[in-house]
Order: sequence, then C-alpha cells, then structure tokens
Amino acid sequence: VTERRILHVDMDAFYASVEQRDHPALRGKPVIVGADPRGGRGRGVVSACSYEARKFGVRSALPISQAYRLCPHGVYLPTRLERYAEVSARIHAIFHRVTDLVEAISIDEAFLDVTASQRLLGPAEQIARRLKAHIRAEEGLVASIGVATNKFVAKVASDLGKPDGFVVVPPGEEPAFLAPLPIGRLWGVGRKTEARLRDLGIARIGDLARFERRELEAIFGKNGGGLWELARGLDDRPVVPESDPKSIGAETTFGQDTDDPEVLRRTVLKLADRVARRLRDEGFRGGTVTLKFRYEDFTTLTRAQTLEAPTDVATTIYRTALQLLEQIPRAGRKVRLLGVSASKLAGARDHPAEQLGLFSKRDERRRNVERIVDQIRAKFGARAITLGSLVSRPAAKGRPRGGQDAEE
DNA sequence: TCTGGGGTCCTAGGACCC
DNA sequence: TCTGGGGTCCTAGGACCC
Repeated sequence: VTERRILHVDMDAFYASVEQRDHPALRGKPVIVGADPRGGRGRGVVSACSYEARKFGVRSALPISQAYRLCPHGVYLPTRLERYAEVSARIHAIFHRVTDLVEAISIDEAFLDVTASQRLLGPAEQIARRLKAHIRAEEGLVASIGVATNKFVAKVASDLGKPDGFVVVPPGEEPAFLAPLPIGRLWGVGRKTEARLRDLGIARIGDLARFERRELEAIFGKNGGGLWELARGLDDRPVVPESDPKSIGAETTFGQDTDDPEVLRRTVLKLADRVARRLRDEGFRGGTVTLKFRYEDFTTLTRAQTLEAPTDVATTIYRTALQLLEQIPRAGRKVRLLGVSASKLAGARDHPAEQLGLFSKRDERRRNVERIVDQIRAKFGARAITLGSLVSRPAAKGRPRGGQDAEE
C-alpha cells in the first residue's frame, strides 16, 4: 500500500499580496484589506494584511478600528473579491497540471492529492517545490505548502512554515510533529473547546494524545473521537474535487444600528435580490428561506421557512423574508445586521415548470421578469437596473441622509 | 478590543407518520 | 384512556472555518 501524499497550499497574505502585485507603489508598505476604517470609527474587520502591517500587530479578523489604532499610516483598501477570484482561478489551473484531485477550501487554500501523480512527476516534495516556483514565477505570489500523508497534518504543516513555508512531514512522524503544538491548532478546536480543554489541563496536542478515546468521547461526545484521531495525526478524509453548495446567502451590517422600518424593508429586498441572482447564476433553487437578525447588543436570531416549492425568484424570497422579519421581537431595540439565505438547494433542472403547482406558476412569471433584469445587468452593469421597490419609493419619509452601508 | 461576510456541520426538540 | 418505538422533516442555535 502506497502512503497517501497530500499537499496543502495556502497563499500568503493573499488579498494584500494581490494588491501589492497589482499596484507596485504598495510594495513594502503595510497594506490592510477589509472594512473602511473611517478614521478609527469603522465597523468590520481586517480581511487580510501584508506582512509589513503584521509588524504593527495587525492580523486578519482584527476589528478595523483596532487595526487603525495600531497602524494609522497603513494603506487601507476595500476587498476586490472578483479580482482575487480571477487570480485564484489561474493558480488552480497551475494545480491541475499536477493532479485533478484538487479541493478548494477557500479562495486562497486548496488540498491536492498527489499520491498517483508521483509515478510520472516524482516524489510529492518535488511536485510541491515546483508548484511553489510556478506560482511565484507566473503570478508573482508566494504560497506556503505543507506535505503529509493526510489533509489535517498537511494543513498544520503549511501554517507552521508561513510565510514562504515549505514543511514536509514524513510518514510515521505525524504524532511527534503534532505533539508540541497548542491544541488550538486542531481542526475544529476554537475558542470554546480550547477553554474546555485547558480546564482539563490539556494545552498541547501531545497532552490530548495521552487520553483514551472513550474518555474523550464521554466528555465531548461524537466530536471527542475526532479529537482523539486528529491528535494522533489520523485523518482519512479524501480530497474531494468539488461539491454543490448547501446554502447561498447574503448579509449586511449597517453603518449605524437602525430601527427605521423602511431601511429594514429595503435592505431585505436588496439581500433577497442578491441571493436570487446568485441562485439563478449558479443554477439552483432554494427550498428554505432563512432570515438572520442581529440586535445592537450582538445577540443573533434566525427564523426560517420552507417554501411550497424551491425558488430562485427575488420577489418570493423577499416576501418570505419580510414575513420572517415580522416574527422577530423588536421591543425598541435597534438592528445591527440583517441576512437572507436560501438552503435546501435543488438544481434548477430538478424542477421543470410542468411539475410545479399553482404557487410556482406565479414564480414562473416573476422569474421571466427577473431573467430579463439579469440580461440588462449583464449588458449594462449591475447599476443599470434594480428591482422596482428599491427606487420607486420617494425619499419622503425622513430617510437618513446617506451613510447607510446597506444602501451602498 | 467590540466583534464582516461567506459558509459547514452538529445537536436537540417537536410535529407527524406508521 | 393511555401509550410503544422508529423514522423523517423542520426549526433554532451554536461552534467553527477562512
């Protein structure tokens, strides 16, 4: 039996590196990609930052207001997701020269199963070296790579080498490699689980590996068995090239908390429109609509409703989401965030029009309208046309003057 | 410190059916 | 009038990941 050889490729400071490559004037400077800092009062977090910015203590997921305090002279840029996606696609093309077993886990990270590739291309380490060199030569970007017998160990290895990392864990050495690392490195151990583990006196992966499987299962349930395996470097999950999404959603945090019903209504419409457009673009219909609601104190509620028939129509998603919004107790509290998502996705082809009941015949007419809107947007840009009730309401009713993120 | 936006997976209770 | 066990679907919340 040949050992599996898995690569984890992780682009270093991806968004920030793409910006520095696209704009040479930014090279060598602290670049912070994410929310608008608004002079220190911005909401949101850092999506990515250059290593120059990290010297000041800036990290991804740090609140942007804190980043601004730490690094007021940094270059703050909005995220340009489409641009990063283009670059990501080209990097994936490089991966596919080596194997078709490529699993994207985000825009800047992927697993590659190169077990079989070795026969033609040489040992996994050599394949990994060449990948790194090609990404640098062709895209001017730096990738960190971990090489191991499974996904989990490969991922830890690539993280450990950053930046410009290249870490190989030979077969059999997984437990020794993992033992000294903090338990937070384990896949699935976040803030809460880490605290529970520390309470048990478990700080490093090696501490966990000393427990019996049954003991961990007794404490952590099903998850305990998983922890036991990962701590020993056991992980037999396959590299799965692609899978259909389980949900498609959109959400937005307001620039300022609000209780203006008209702002809430228009925001729900805009989110429903975004979700429906993506459903149509990607060929899905959503069977369940979920509304997400966050109060100013950050407590978060969701309300969901399953439809009579799955839909990709903005008007239907909007109406459903509005009904759900009405179910949420407000009691004078302001709203920080609204989100709309569609789940129980079915392929559009799974539900031909003839099979649909009355409910969806109405959908069918609306869909035709919205498809035309799609075409106009494709031709003249997303701003060319928007759903009627976003524009038809006169600004009579004391709408706040600009400044609302959700209104763009 | 004051917490984005995109997701996945798990748990648990209740409705409902046989 | 009291009450089984299994299965499935739905909803809500929470932990976690990038």
